[in-house]
Amino acid sequence: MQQDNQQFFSTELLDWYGHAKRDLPWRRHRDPYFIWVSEIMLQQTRVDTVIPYFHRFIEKFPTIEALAQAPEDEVLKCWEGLGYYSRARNLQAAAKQVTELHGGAIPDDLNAVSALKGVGPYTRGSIMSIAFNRPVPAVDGNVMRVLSRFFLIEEDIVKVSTRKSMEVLAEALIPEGRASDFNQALMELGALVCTPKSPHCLTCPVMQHCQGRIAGMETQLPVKTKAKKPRPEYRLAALIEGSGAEAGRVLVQQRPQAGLLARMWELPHILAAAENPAGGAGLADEPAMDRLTQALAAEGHYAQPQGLYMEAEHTFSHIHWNLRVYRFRQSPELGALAALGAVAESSAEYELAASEKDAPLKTRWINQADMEQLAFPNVFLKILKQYFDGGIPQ
DNA sequence: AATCCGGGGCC
DNA sequence: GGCCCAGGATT
Repeated sequence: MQQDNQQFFSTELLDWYGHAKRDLPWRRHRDPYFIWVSEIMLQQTRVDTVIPYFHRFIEKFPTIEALAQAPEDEVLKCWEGLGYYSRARNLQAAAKQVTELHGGAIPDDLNAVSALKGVGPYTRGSIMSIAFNRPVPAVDGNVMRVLSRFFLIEEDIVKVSTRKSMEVLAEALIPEGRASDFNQALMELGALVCTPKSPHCLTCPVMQHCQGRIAGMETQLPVKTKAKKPRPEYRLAALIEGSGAEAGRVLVQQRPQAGLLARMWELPHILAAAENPAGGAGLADEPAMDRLTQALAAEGHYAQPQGLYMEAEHTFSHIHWNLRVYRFRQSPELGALAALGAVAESSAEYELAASEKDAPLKTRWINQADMEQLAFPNVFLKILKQYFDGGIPQ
């Protein structure tokens, strides 16, 4: 029974994939390096988003060796806007592993591939199967959705135990010698037909024996506990315009080695309030600029506030930033006064956001051309582009 | 097992 | 403008 169902599923799916598969850049070659890069980019990210990044990345780093030898800044810049930046750093670290341990070629070996930085159970399976046609399951969110529905599995896909049992099932489904096409077919079905909200059952190649559809439960599967909402944070950022030798430039800083947006560049900012709008959204401009001025001075940046420039928001998986950006003018005079002790030392009650753990951050005065060399999270990139385009924020 | 890591698309 | 989607590392 179940055996027949599995046989049907695998055969029909493979047949469907033969004519329905999309023409994707990384499917045009058999180069394991291309497969690997695409699979890392595709983690938590849609195909349409990845395609332009993939082209740029391969053009800039055509081989594993080129990637291994590149300056990390350039790798990060190439990843700018794609998110989850540890993927980029791990990818380059793994390229060095491959260069040093495997002579520059991705090994056709499950354990060796597993040992690469940034490669977990899913990516290990996708590389082994797609690049080397080895019968290793590659279970991602798409695959869990498809299997949940077809086999009417009501286990919570958020649980690790569920993913593991899905891997056992997915491995059993791989037809002899067809691991590469079959695993891709499974994911392709999830992406094109067995979609999250309104699956296209009428055009599905396996709908006749889909247990979820037969039970009328296709839209209730997979069972998945909801993620928590991101916690709000209210932040005050400084857009400091240089004067004198720094005229035409603005001050940016580089974030610490680890943690949120590691080693990305940003405008200096402070946490005004977590969770509490009274200290954030409800804070008037004057006290906000005051706090910011003091926090900047504590880091040796002397500037005078000019007023509110714009507001911005940025959502991470677990934090929602409400950002108010104030315009400042660099003031060497204030710095000179501070050196004479004429300006009170800041109590440093409000530290610059990213300097909470590490040594003083690297800072730079940049113009528009510099901006295009450094990697910024989208929210700061938008603010800077707006500024350098000379635009008045909306 | 729970938390930390971005960003974009859909309604 | 809220809601949904989707792997690996770390602890």
